[in-house]
Amino acid sequence: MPDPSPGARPTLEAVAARAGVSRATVSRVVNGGAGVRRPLVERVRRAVEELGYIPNHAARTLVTRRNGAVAVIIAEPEFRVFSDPFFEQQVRGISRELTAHDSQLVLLWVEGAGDYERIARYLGGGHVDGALAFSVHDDDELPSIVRRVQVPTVFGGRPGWPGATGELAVPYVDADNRGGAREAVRYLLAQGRGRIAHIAGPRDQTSATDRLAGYRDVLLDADPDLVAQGDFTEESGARAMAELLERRPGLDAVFAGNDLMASGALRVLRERGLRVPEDVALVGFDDMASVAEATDPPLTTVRQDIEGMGRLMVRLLMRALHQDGGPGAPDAAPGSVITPTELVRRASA
Amino acid sequence: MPDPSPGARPTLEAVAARAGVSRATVSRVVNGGAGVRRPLVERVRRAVEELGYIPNHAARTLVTRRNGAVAVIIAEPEFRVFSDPFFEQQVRGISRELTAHDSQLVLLWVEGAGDYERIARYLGGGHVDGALAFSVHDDDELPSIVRRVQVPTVFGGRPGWPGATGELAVPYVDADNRGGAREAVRYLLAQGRGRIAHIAGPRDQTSATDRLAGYRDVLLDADPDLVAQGDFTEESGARAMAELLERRPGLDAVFAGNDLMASGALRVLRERGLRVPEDVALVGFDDMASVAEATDPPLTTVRQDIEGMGRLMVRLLMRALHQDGGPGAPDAAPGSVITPTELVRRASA
DNA sequence: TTGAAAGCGCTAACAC
DNA sequence: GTGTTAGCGCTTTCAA
Repeated sequence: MPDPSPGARPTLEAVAARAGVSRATVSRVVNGGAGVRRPLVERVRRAVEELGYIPNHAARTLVTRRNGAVAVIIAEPEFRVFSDPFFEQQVRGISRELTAHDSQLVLLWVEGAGDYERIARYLGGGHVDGALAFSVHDDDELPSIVRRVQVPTVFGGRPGWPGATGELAVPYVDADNRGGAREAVRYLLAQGRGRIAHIAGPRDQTSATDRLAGYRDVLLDADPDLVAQGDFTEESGARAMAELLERRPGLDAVFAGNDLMASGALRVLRERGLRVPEDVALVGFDDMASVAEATDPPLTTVRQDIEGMGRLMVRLLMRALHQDGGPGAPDAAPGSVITPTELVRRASA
Repeated sequence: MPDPSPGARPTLEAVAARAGVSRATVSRVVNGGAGVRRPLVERVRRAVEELGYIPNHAARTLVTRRNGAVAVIIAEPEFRVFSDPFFEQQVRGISRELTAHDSQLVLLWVEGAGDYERIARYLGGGHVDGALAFSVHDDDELPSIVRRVQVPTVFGGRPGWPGATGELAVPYVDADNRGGAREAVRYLLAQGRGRIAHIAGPRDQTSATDRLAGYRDVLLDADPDLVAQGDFTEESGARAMAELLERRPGLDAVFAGNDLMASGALRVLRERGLRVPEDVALVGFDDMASVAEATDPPLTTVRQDIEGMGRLMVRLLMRALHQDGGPGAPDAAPGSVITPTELVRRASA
């Protein structure tokens, strides 16, 4: 039998013909070779090799209903996407873990409100086995979309939208923001600091509000004037610090909502001639190497394992996918997980 | 007829039943509705709506052999990926243009040498209609992979591997690095500068070697000691500048291979008390806003339309895909394109 | 203009 | 163990 029209890719059929076996046998070999006798396996392998056979993805997906691909959804206005080191680390973790599970990362980039329809079609069309999304702002429409198209999804960060703990509950991975904040404040207390201020992040991001809550957990009757509002940028940290100093010149410690704001605060502190940590102790959050280790003095901060959180998101999703159709509750949501934080002592407090 | 097991997604069949038409008609409507009478179209549309029907991607791909997805391949060691603003802009352009063509961006992240096998399988498996890759170093194995699995691919940046103009030629999109460099040097000449130095980028990246070539085109008998080697980082620009000053203290202009190196050079120039542009005129390349506009003085530089290059890569690929199977030569490679550059005058020269 | 029917390439029962 | 066969959900001739 002559080769089928050259240029056309060989199919299972062609391999079977060449190896002198049935399609089923080739399929078995291609999928691991369990239950096929050695010599046959080798014969088939050789045919695959010679023909340069590569399984057709669409055909396989059509019957298995699995894709070997997972979407990572990025909402552009929220993220400085590429430039945000936090995000880069998380995606790196996701990418690595996905590779370990033999799955492909499909990046979906949402650029505007109109893109959500496209995303919904894509997710619903069965291109991917599941999705990974990030919960940034409270009014995101992603949760309702993934619910509508019924694609298993794990969120990064604790969702803050209304009903996130009830009807619209979704599995997520988040750091122990509240616990980490408590540890930071307690540490400052233990250093003998009595007037501890806080620079809070955006009010509509749970990572920020949880840290504020942790601060308040420890300082039950904290002076409201010791809390200033920032937005996670360096600039906002500087502004907040100036405000704080104006309102409470006697403060002796600052717990900033993240390292970037801590770095801005540090700048202002030094401009005013205040020594860190002698006059004012300073603690950040994140332990972003490019920031926390670069300041002078380097920051004492609360570390979270960002890459690990990315990997965890994937594991959670995979668990949900694999149990699917299994004996347990078929649509049991994968539980959320909170990863521990760790106080890293450097020179600023 | 009762709904089929709830939870199962509706198929074309279900929509057809509901609308009281054949599958073929539903298919036509879903794909634009050409050749179907109005009332029927509406009836089908309604059924689609009511059932929440979303076409199954795998089934469709199996017959059409088209995917609506394009891979963007990123080789990790080469790129500082996420942190590189150049890259971010290019991917943004790609993403936008892909959306306009109703195609999905699938990001393939190559982390190590072992990943190439996985990439080859993915590309060959028909997950995507084509690929976009970046030509960074001369010894990349990507070109041979895309050739082996026969997936239409457009490169970003002129490939420099051996045979890139012959056997292994691939379509690419690149800026007119050589022409831009010539313009920069001529401009410096026109300003009355007589001893113009160059800080070159990595020897194994064509963007760097092309710029060096442009410099030499204009300064045919340039003093070899007026060329210093850098690697596109700011730090290397500073080092190269120091070297240059050591060797040729009398230089009166510098054309740096990119803005980052120009910025490093500027720092050294100022440390040595040299005024820019009075004592030494300085020109960069790229017009990276975050760099060129932030220096003091702001950089005169050669601008390239990075986002536009990304969009162009997509258009080239789409052209190749659409002509495929058409009347013309079936596997005519899409031609490469060189995009123009433009000298942007600021204060440094 | 609409419908019937034949696959696309593969996996998974089910026979042998 | 290995082969036979019936689809997976869709598009696309080809008839009507």
